[in-house]
Amino acid sequence: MKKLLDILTNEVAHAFADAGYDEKYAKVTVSNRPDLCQFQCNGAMAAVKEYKKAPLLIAEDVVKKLEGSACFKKAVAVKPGFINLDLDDTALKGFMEEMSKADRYGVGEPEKKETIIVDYGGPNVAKPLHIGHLRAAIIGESVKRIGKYAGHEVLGDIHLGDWGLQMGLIIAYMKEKGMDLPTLSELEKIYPEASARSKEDEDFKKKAMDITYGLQQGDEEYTRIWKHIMKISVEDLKKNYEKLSVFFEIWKGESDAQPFIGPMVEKMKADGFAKISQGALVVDVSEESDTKEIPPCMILKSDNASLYTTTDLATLVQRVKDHDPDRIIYVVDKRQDLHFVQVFRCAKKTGIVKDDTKLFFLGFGTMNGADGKPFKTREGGVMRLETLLSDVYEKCLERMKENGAEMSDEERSDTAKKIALAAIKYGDLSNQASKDYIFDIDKFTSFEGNTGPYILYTIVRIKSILRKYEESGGVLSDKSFAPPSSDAERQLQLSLAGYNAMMQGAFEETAPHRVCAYIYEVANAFNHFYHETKILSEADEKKKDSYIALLLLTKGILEDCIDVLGFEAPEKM
RNA sequence: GUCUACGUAGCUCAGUAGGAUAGAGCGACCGCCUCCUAAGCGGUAGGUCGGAGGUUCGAAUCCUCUCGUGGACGCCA
Repeated sequence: MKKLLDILTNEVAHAFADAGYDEKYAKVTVSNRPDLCQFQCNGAMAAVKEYKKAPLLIAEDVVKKLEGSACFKKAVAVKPGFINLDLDDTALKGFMEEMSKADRYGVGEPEKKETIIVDYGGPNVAKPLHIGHLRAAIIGESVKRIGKYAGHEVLGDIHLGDWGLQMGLIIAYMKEKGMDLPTLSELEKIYPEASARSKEDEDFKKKAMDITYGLQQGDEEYTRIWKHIMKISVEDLKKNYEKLSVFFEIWKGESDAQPFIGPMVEKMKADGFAKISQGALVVDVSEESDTKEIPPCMILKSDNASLYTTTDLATLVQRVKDHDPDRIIYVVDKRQDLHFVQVFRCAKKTGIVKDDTKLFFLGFGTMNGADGKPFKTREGGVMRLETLLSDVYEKCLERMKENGAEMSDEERSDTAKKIALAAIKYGDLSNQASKDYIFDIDKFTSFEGNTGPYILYTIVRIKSILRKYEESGGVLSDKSFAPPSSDAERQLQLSLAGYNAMMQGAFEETAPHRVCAYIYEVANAFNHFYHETKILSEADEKKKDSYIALLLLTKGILEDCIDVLGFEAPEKM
């Protein structure tokens, strides 16, 4: 289905051509002065240079050619050279009807279907999820769902941190304490203690590094312990991610990439890319145009052990072999920017990925507390994800008991979970991913204004009306639209009409926050309409049918949007 | 030190092919529940878009300089 702005631009382009001007100036955008018009075209002003003519005259020429257009109710040329446009109400009605019937409300299939891997998560086994993992999970899941909704084959990969020095540290610590196979809660205590030990005790660190190397060489004893740790950790991770409505298609980790390291390194050497520098094996990835020196990409340390970079490259080898992706999106803390610049360059240079494979780094900002400093609990520690979830959940329950709808305890508990998740996810996703953001529990649980619960509340209102309509004998199918009969209704329809363009933009820009901004606009438009319009008591049946059709479309779009953001709406709240 | 990102209302943030009067939410103040959920709706107040130059008919947006803040900078991940 075409985008409304494209249809309008096309119409105006004909007018430009008819008036003797180049069509490239015909771009129509949503008006930034809604008090004056719905849409605008600024091309007449841009065309001044080429035609050496006053912009207003050009605009007037174009407007003359638009007379009698079925698209526009109004087309006027004003002051410097703006062309102000209002859409014809019948055309708007037609667009609503087409949207209602279209696949995914007009988003449809992409020109070229891509295979995309989204790498997010990256939790370490043996460490509980904490709020540092929250952003990757929330943003990554949404990016993945947006891609799927846009019609692509998208796979989420958790890319477990299940290899490397951290495993050596844990096993070294266990050996020292004479432990064998630990339980989950024991495991959670081991890592922080082992990590602290390695900072003050050189011998311990050395031992951990030896064990790491041993594990990489396939030592039986270490492998046995490692497998056990993997098993209990992965079970726990699955459980916790599920609570966040985060699901991975691929549960591979750094360890799975290990078999690819040897051949990869040999090929790099054979092809002449990898060279010894200061005792380590590196690939030079600097480019002429660099404004600063990019350090070489280190493949093997001087002790021959592999490292982070090696594993990431080998993972690419594996992904190309398994899925042949067109695009890989990394959702990772933005502080790792330089690392990924090196990895991407190295992968292209050495031919691990094709030149046209898109490697995209979506670096997200740090999550700070209300004081603007890195988020800490009151005690100064790192907050566990479970703690955060249950805190927000409790607040939601409280709120619902105060002034929520009547429901059973079980339903209330379920509903509070949905609201809590919406509050947390919307609070995160409505900010641009790349920026640091303030994680303020009080703000997230206040539920007023531009929040997840506001969006849910809007959907719940619509559901409630539709439920009442059906209860009184109404039938939801076969409702047809009428042209809008009020400004509020028109405004809502216009907001809905921007849906497919918005979703496509959110995919292309890898920008979930665009979806948030959009549903906030739609929810506002709906609530305004709701307050001005008696829906169920409307006497004119045609009008009432059209209202129901509009409600269904609004609900469908809002629900698809929050699904893409990774949460869902309850029946009541 | 080098590179990089950011600086918009008291607070948290939107705002890219450069466009008309810079927008929301929170907080403050004023209204609206005999009516489909008031987690809502309407309204008022609050800004030299960090600062200075420049390009342009026109700049929060592009360029240069400057101040401030965060981050990264080869054997951690």
